[in-house]
Amino acid sequence: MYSVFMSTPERLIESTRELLWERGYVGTSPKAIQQHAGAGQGSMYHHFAGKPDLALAAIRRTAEEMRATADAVLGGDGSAYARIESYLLRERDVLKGCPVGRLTMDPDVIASDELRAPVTETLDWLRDRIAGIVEEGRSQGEFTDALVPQDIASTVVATVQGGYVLARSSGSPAAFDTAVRGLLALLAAARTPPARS
Amino acid sequence: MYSVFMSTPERLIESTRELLWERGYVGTSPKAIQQHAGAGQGSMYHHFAGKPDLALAAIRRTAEEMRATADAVLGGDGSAYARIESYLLRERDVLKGCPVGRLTMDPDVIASDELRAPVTETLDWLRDRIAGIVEEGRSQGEFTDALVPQDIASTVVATVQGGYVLARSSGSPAAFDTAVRGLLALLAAARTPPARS
DNA sequence: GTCTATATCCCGATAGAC
DNA sequence: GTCTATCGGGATATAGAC
Repeated sequence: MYSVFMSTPERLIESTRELLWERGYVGTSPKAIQQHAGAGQGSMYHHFAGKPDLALAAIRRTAEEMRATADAVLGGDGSAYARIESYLLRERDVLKGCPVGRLTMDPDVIASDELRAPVTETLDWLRDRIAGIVEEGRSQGEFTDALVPQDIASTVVATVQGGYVLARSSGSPAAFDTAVRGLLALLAAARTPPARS
Repeated sequence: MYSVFMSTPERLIESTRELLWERGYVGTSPKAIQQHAGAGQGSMYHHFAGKPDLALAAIRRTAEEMRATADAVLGGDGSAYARIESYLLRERDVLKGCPVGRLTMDPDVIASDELRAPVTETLDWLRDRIAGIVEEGRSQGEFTDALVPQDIASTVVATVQGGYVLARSSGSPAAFDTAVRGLLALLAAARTPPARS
């Protein structure tokens, strides 16, 4: 399943990431992880204390990767609107859902402060990052002063997370795109008339 | 757990609804349902073919209830904006998430056409219902013609679904409210200047 | 580090007595 | 309609050999 040059702990973490994404924490068993990683029972428990420990390593890595990806897009060139647009239109595995956001629906993740922490931190970071861009756009006169950066940023993040829900419900990525199109139209309407990019 | 006047099948369905809401399909076992309902093993399998059969009855009822609740709010008085605002601000058990939307993150629900159908139908119905209101607002000159009803309606539904994600991530209903506030500000900006309610 | 064996419990269901 | 018994398998480890 993985390159022979990848160490056993590494294969275990990567396997856990994929299974958490596909089936969630509750739906992922140690046995399934071992089979996916091509590792034995004893091997897994030698490197990790148990399922929660391994899941924590996997979730942390997924969270970090998501922050890096988002930061690269949001830190690009262009107006505030353009950068938010880039983020909203970036390529996504829409039907698989958000590997971080989906964990909020996992009762065992939410019940554990340790497992939930990377999720909270990542979504908070993303919202603040976008809020900063909205604030920039506002001070440049691109957006109306009426917009509250934190509120708009929350709406942007929520639309993406909810877009995944609509896509998975309908079985088509188009539902995600439709929600994003609506948000972009609303954001465009909130731009001040003079300055267009 | 329930009134003695509720029949066993009824208690089983209601218990399943609550457990599906709290723990999802994968995280809900027949045994847990039986204990919650105060019913025995044999009793459950007498009234229902198995876990999927019982879950289907529970999901259908939850979906129907959600449509009725939403329809009551969306069919109220006032401008298009006012009715969408009422929907967005209606009371919710925010930290528990959406009992319908959360099912889209359940791999076994998505894998089953029968179990997924009520979810798809409900979210589609909701989007169309809201799109009709946006269309009304547009033809009344309340909203810019630039708004595409289906797109805006998808954004509204997505913001709500994503709002649940943000709330559960942060452990506070306030995150939901923030996203809604942002959306309402954007919708307000898309209203045509002359007609205000 | 990795393997197999073992343990205890739960899962989802069936069978048949009452 | 409800109960208990039973089933084959999986969940989540621990123990100890190699």
